Amino acid sequence: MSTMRDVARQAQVSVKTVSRVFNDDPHVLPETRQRVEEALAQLNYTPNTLARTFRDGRSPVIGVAVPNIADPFFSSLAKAVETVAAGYDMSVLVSSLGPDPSKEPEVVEALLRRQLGALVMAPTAPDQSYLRRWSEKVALVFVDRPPQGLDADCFIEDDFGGARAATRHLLEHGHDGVAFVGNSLDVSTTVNRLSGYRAALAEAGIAFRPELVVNGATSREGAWATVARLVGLADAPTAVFSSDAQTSMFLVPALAGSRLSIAGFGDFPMASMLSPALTVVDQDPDALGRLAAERAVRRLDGVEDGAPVSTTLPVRLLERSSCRPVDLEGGLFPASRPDGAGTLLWVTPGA
Amino acid sequence: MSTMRDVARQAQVSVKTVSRVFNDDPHVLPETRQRVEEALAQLNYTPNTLARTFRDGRSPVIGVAVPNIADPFFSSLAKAVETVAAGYDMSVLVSSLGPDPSKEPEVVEALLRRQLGALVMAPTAPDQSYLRRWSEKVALVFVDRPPQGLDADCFIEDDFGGARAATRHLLEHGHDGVAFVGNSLDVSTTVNRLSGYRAALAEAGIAFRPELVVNGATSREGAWATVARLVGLADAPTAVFSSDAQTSMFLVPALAGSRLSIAGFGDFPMASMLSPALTVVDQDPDALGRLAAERAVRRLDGVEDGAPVSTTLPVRLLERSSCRPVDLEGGLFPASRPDGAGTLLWVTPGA
DNA sequence: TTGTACGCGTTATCAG
DNA sequence: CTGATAACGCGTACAA
Repeated sequence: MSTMRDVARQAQVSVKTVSRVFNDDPHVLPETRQRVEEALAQLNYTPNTLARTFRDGRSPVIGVAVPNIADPFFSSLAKAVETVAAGYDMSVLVSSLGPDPSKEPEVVEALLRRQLGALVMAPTAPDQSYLRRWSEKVALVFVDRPPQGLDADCFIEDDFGGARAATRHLLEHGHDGVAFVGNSLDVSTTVNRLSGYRAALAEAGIAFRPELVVNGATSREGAWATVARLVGLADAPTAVFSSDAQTSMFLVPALAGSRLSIAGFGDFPMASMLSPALTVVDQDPDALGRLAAERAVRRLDGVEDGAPVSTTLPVRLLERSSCRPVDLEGGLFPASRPDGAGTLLWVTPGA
Repeated sequence: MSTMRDVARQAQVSVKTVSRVFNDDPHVLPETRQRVEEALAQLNYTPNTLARTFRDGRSPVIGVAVPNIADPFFSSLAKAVETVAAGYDMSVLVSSLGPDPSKEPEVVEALLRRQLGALVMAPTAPDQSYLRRWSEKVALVFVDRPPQGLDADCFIEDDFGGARAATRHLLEHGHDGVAFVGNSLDVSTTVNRLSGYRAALAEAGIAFRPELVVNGATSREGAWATVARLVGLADAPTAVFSSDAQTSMFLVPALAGSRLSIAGFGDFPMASMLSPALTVVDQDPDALGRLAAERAVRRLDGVEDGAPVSTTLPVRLLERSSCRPVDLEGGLFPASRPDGAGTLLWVTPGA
């Protein structure tokens, strides 16, 4: 592949002139321009993005670091980032952080060493202070979970409110034993959702029972074990609040056949087509990704340069049909909407 | 952030020596090494990957270009590529090609200009000859769909066999009117699956009816319209073969309430939890991504340098419960396996 | 209008 | 064992 030097030689001009022609600099004589353009075409010149990038020290790339790119939530988020990036001629470098929080720093720093322009990340580790030394050079924007030990832009969702609304919804159906099933209390979103769950219980005057909080339904087996444990309890719960979409997906099969009602945080593909259709707190990964990417680009361009801002996005409670009255005998679940969308029951106030 | 020059100054040595120490070159006196290492630590030296990359003209990056990164099939594939890449200290640049095939070249070339080491792509355009000029510099590996107008490594799946097996499965349940619903006949996978469908019909001695082939159920509305059209037909079909997972996902809601049986090409999350649980031709996006990435790396390293090879991966027909006998009156569908996996009915021979 | 010189950070070459 | 120098491709600053 030819470089500007090759073109320059062919056109009998200096490299700089080639550069000018290629970048539409007006200060070139039409006839010189013509000669250069011919050479450009003949040699099939293709710019080496790497060289430009190296020169100005920063790569037109937005990094996306998420727990798992195969998770529908994060792949939607990544796609949104990608769409925004494309609008600025930027590319997206993705990295899955994996299940082990201790791996986060090395994975992220490997990304950062590539001189990214910006990094959009959903952290898995309990501390991000190791990113301080990078924060001058890169636009850091957090999504889904706020950073710890670091002050940076951040877009999260109303975990507390959504969990409270969903739990309240279950309680309103007469369930007074509602279990909380989540992934890990090391994740701040789970902690906040647990708080929302507890708030709803407190508001309904129902005592919090620690034995109804279970973490680790992060696999098919884990989900079966969890359900078995819950239904085996002396005073077994009649409903479950699932704290995240992954957990819901594992829980659904395990719950089949049981008479437990369920509401979950996080929608996922086909949730509306299950039997029963899952009532969920709907997040908006697309908005999350879009907003984060836009903020990142604005920081990059220097359009925005104030103190970091933390923004909480609203969530919505979508009623479908997985929450049945506790005293219902037959199969008379409320019908799901035919379009699969669910009925809007509640939205984070102020949205 | 400090560079090698800073470290060199601090340690009173030349940059080259710093480079040697940093890269574990044995030809350094222990005492010099010590000095340099201290300086390295003190100044918190972090290599600029971009510079190295620029220097050797090729970036330790694998590009992944797929129709849509938010599609579960492709996000799994991307994750597999990422996992392999990580093992070689490489990163992954993802790009969604989008629904418009004519955009493919510009998107892909923007990626290529970044001097990628390799590109794993699932093409959307009908012709890839524009990639010829890149094929010397980059390891090009195609997945899911073979390249046209270009000879390159390629990993696809047994579209013909899978579609034939699924269609035959429907026919064996007594359905003689089986519709084919797909996305677009511009996509080679769809073409091959249509061939498989027709082969199954032919083998069963059933006439092919063009009006039973519908393309464009690529949205909720499209799916409803498609189903409406099919059931409104004079000699309406009693079963549907869905040619891809996206189509299946849209089709499922539209089919609810109808009495049509369905089998689909491509598994997807929760397909086993639907009612009825979907019988599908199971692909393996993970294997596809892993194999493609590994081939790419081997080409890069020059470990492998023969002519391009096209490999077809086997697929499996997983019976769940969405194919009912045509003459069945009640709701007596065969039960789905409790673990949601489905019963293995058929595998591409020679796997 | 055009060209020359220089630098970005790193590594290879080759001399000392 | 160590260091000076060149080179990668491009763009900026400054001259001519």
